Amino acid sequence: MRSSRNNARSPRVDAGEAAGRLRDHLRARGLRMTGEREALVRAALGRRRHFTLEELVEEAVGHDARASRATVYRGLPILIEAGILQPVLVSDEPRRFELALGRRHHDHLLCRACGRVVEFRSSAIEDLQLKVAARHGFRLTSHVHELVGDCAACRGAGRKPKPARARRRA
Amino acid sequence: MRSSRNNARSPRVDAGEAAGRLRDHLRARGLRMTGEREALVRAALGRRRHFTLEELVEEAVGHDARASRATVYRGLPILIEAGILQPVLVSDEPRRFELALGRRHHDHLLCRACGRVVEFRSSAIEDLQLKVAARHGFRLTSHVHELVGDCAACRGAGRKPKPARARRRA
DNA sequence: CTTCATGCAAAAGATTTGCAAGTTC
DNA sequence: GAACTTGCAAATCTTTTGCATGAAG
Repeated sequence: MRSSRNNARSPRVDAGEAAGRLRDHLRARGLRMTGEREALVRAALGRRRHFTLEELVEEAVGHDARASRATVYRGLPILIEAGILQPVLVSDEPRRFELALGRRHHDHLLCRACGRVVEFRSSAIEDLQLKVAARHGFRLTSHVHELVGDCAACRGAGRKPKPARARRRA
Repeated sequence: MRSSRNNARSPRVDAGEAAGRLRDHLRARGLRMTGEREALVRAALGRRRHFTLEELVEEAVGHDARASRATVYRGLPILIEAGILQPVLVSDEPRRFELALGRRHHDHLLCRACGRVVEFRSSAIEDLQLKVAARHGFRLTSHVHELVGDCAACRGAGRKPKPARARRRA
């Protein structure tokens, strides 16, 4: 686990490490490592920050490897379970993912007006989450936590939040 | 089908109060109160706990009033902005909503195995959220917070979490 | 009357799946 | 070889829209 304060950059996880992790995960479940799945891992590593499944498809296709949309759809849950990727909730936007491998856990702050996403960490909140779960008899395995508001820049510029259309994300 | 399952406490917000609130909200924006929108409010009040948009459609259609699916889709964002309903994030399930009017704010705990949803409140977490937002220059307007894990009953019964299919919700 | 709302059905998107054919173990 | 994968296209689901018609203010 890397503890650099300078994140949001590149996680510096090489494809070999990630692929190995996937391989282990697959083997443990009687599944097979394929060129497409490795391509998917490379595509994910080739991306910075958050990306949509569609972007992963393009990346996987355009790069050294290829993987059809269907394969990406089918492989994403696997990469997530393997701990290589993790979903990022970005309210009312197309679903996004980000690299999980080699990164410290964090949650997100989202600006309603400009859509800017800021990562944050709060061990105090993490601790409280565990307590809340325990209080209700739950063993916590994951959580979704996104703070939504207006960033300083947008407030200063008087920018209004985009009118939340019907219902995409919560 | 009239739902009268009497579980837990009920918010006890009468239709008149909710409708009034919607009316004010609409007026302030130059929009109009209609029978369909009132029907939507009644349908929402007729539901307990969480419900999907689809259930709201059925409820609105079957009751004393009617509102087409399109109208429900168009009206939901309005009810949310008016503070009558609020989205409930339930990971990997069809999107849900719940009554917001007359209820204290709360977030949810979700059991991966049985899907049980438990509400929780933590002013300590709420305070920390504000601090985190402030630290990043954000003015917080809302948040999404869901804790996912395994409840005591499921752990005891050795029930396994449902295999998270591809990607529905984060 | 003027503007906004509604229903319907068509349009868009986003995923999921059935299958035949190709691979991995 | 058996079982698992993949690509493609068709099938699903969910949500959004264009329009003509019907109300609200």
